[in-house]
Amino acid sequence: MSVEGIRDSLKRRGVRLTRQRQILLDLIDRSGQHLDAERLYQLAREKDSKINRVTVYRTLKMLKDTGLVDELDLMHFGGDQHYYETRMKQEHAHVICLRCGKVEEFYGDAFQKLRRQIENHFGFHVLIARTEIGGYCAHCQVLRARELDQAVTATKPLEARRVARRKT
Amino acid sequence: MSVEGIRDSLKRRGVRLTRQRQILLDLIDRSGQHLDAERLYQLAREKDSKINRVTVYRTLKMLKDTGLVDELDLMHFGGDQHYYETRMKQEHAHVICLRCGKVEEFYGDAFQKLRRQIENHFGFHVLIARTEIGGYCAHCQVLRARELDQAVTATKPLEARRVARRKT
DNA sequence: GTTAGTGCAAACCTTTTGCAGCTCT
DNA sequence: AGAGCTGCAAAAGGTTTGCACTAAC
Repeated sequence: MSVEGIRDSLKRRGVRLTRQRQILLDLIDRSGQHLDAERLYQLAREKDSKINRVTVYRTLKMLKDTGLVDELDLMHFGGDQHYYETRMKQEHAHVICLRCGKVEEFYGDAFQKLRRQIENHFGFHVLIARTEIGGYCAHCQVLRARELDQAVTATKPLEARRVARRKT
Repeated sequence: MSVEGIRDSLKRRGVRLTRQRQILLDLIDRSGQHLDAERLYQLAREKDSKINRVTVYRTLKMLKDTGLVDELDLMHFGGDQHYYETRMKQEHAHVICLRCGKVEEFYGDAFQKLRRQIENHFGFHVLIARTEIGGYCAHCQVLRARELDQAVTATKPLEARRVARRKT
């Protein structure tokens, strides 16, 4: 959803569009990244040095509770904070590299299907769905293999090392 | 994975099976529920009143890092703690009712497929996948409709009330 | 002019860390 | 015997709350 969409939605509900909220909405929407509360706070301070961290938390909570943004964990790669993104029409998975932290988004028809299956199977009414996938990106697979190899080389006795090398 | 499987796996790695860890492993495996650290700590204390909360956290971290248990958020329904379950061969989604907190597990072929798609699409190596779904269970949909209706009846002026009733 | 929203300080909850002492193998 | 674990205390990290003041509508 665009900032304008969110703004409209909030106005309709009689939620006040304060200066602080405008700043935060712009940041969430523009960045295109997945920001956490602290990062958002730092960015917001550049535009309004008086803004308070608590206001950031309160705004995020409000946006989440009104269903305008989605909250992500990103496999807790960066710690236990939450990340936020404006709610998309299309569901997608977040694919995160557990070595470099890069996040990719994956869209597919699997999500709609899964939703339908669950609604049918349990008579459940789905409101939010979150799929997060952790592993190694193409780039880091190579680097990691190298790291592991070095670790082995550094630790193992000479005979084992010679055997291990044969593969290369 | 069964407790025995976990025990074997730990032994093979030279990890010590202390009294405390035995207790915790049994609890995680037996309960069949999704326990968080605090709950696990409380249950463990019934078997060993001297066990420390920190030991629970350390054990969970170890089991998670060695890939023997999975960590869940369950949509943060109960707060920001994590929940744990022994790692299953089969992937599944956790479906949680945002009103009563009941958790269902949903198995399907969609997960394997998604995994393959992501591996092919990004050249990504998937290690962990987590799908969490929030909404209302069949039972709570009814209760919630009732609640909303009552809220409207209590708030709206008489004329609006009369109009709203017509649907019933 | 009201009432929702903000800032500040302080609390809260979950999890981690440092260190001395205990225990499993 | 000695590395690996535990318990205790304390700190860290992320988020929420109470309250008096401010500003959006």
